[in-house]
Amino acid sequence: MQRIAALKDAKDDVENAGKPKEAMTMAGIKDVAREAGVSVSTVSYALSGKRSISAKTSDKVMAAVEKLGYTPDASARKMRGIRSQVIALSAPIRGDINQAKYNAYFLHTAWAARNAGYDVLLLTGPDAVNDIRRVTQSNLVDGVVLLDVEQDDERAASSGDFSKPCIAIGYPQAHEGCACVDIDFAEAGRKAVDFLFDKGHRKVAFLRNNEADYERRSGYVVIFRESMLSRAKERGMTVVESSRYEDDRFDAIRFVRETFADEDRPTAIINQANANVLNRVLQELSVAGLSVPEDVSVLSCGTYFDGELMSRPITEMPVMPEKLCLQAMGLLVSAIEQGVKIKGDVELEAPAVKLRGSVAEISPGERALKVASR
Amino acid sequence: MQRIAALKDAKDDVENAGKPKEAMTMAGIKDVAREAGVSVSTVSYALSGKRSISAKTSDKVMAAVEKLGYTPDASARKMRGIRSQVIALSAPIRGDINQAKYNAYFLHTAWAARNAGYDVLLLTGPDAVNDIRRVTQSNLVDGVVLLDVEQDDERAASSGDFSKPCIAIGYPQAHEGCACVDIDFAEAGRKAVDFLFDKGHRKVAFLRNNEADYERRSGYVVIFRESMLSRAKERGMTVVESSRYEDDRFDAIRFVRETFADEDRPTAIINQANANVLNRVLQELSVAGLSVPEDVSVLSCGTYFDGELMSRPITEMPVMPEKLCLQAMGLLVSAIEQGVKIKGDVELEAPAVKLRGSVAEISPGERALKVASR
DNA sequence: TTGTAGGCGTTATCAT
DNA sequence: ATGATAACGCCTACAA
Repeated sequence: MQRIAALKDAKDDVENAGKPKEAMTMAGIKDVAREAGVSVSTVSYALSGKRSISAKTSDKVMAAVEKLGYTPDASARKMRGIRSQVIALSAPIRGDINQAKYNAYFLHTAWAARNAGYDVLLLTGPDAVNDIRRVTQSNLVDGVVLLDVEQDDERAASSGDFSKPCIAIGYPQAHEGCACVDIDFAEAGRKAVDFLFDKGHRKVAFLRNNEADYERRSGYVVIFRESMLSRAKERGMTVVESSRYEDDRFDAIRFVRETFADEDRPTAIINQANANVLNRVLQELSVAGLSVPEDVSVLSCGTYFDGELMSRPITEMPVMPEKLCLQAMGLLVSAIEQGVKIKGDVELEAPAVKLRGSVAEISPGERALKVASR
Repeated sequence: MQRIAALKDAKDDVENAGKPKEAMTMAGIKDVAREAGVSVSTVSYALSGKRSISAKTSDKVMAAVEKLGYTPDASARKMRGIRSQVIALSAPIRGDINQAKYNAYFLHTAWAARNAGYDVLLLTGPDAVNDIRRVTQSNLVDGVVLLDVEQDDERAASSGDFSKPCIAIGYPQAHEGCACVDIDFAEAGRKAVDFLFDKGHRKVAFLRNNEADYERRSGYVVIFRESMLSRAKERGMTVVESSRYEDDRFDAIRFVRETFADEDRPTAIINQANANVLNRVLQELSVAGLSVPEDVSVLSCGTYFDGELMSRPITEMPVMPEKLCLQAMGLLVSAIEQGVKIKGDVELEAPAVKLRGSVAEISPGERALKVASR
């Protein structure tokens, strides 16, 4: 007993001698080796399992690791060419940060990354391209995810000379340097029309998004609209478009009054606006004595109402943050870990419909009835 | 001309010889030194400016840096004991992520960090304590910020043995291991009462937050409520409390009907609920023919309506993400860079009132009139 | 099964 | 003013 105590004291002395004054610097692999009475390589191998270690030795090592609270130094590992297990998430802060939609991408990326064993380094500065360059060049991160991608995205355009793999969640025009993952919004436009047409709707109102989004990231909002309009023309469906507006300053009262006044009113709404605007329209419809879906069907596209408080459930062809983020991380990880070339890849996800009962069928009979009742 | 071309070719050959097959690995300081025809230490000093370098040499170095696109390797720098310029931001994902309030803390921290020269490593996993341990022990980050802090916060309780400085935005019970920055909600409670009392209000309704918040992070929501109630008693102000509710399932119609029915109704509301709930109450007040602030004053406390769409502007004693985050980062940076000891520090910020016209004065005369009219 | 030694890219120290 | 070199902590090829 005494000998052990003495031995222990001696060891402490050695330690103190090694690092005399400094306030106990972090334990390194050497300290563990000394504590366990083995060599550093034994410690390394015991931890990595890359070669067999006797149970006895292994136990000693683990005990020492535990005792000293040893964690390998991240920098030193990287110097050995080992990945940093960190990805950069570029999300330049623009005006409208409070949308649930945006937030969801954020969190789902973080979640998917963590599940793949990566931490997330957040880049929110205004000079996104430079920030990305800095963290990729310095090997701080293993890869890059671009969020809130515009049609004409500077980051995507520069991604060719980032020194790490890069993936955009979105579909920018210039994307030779990165992979892209997005929903197929052209298909979504067609599908929206077909969905309503096949349920008997022949005249629909289109509730526009706010103008800023059309100007900025046409890719997503504009593509849907154009594809939808062109399909409607093809199938002979009439589309009445809402007027333009900035921010949330949409005149829902006027919209409902003007659009749903006469007997020949639309039987459905295709919505591209956010939760606030749509909620106000729903409220006005109710005031006007029109109920959903009996009098007016509502189909919302490119929105994300899971996180929003809607005045009633709305059938939706939503954006799919969880799906896209997961897919993006999958691709990125394959590029990082297996060196798969993903530059220029584009994966467009088929749009899905979440039925929430706000779209009703109009049978030919009913339609005839309506026409007759005029 | 030909000689220059030849020389260039020769150099290329040398480069190719140096790194024969590998797909052009990232340029290091050695490559720059070779390219510039100087030693590595010269390159290092030319870049850091820590000793004087002749203009000629400096130019050569800069040219080489430019040509090769050299950026120092972050890991190698850290090995030399240099800070990583990254802080960890711990924000465990709970249910109610979509509140503007929450989001604001997030982004303001990122912004403040960037302004201080730090990147932000996001930790959103369920096992926050372990994640923090991992990134601090491995020297991946220089410091830690805790967000969404509960009264009984596990992370704050464990912060004593994190190997890096840590600061909580919030005021947990156990905080010996970290610094805390928060609003003085006890003071806020008193101030809310005084503010209304001094404007003549003698009977107010208190609109509770959802129950989950009371249970979870009492620190913030409960302290305000208790302090407010006790001050009201002191000054002889009557407080009518709303009933409890989960999530957003608050019955605004009933609340307004029951609370504002008779002539002796409250002249003001102190609100602690979120934007949705308050909006519904405002709507019902309007339906009941009561206008704000003429008939009912509204003061909201501990909310953050800057990012929310309110049906009318509401005078607020808001949480102050921008202020708290800035302050927190200031403290954290001083701990990181000057080694200032911040463990156990608590900085409580005085609450501020944002006047938005939803609180009106009731003159003694008016009050007399009201009483008389009964 | 275990130990030794070299090297990753940078910077500080010492030498020129 | 500049160059050579050791050291940082870790990993692994090689030797024993």
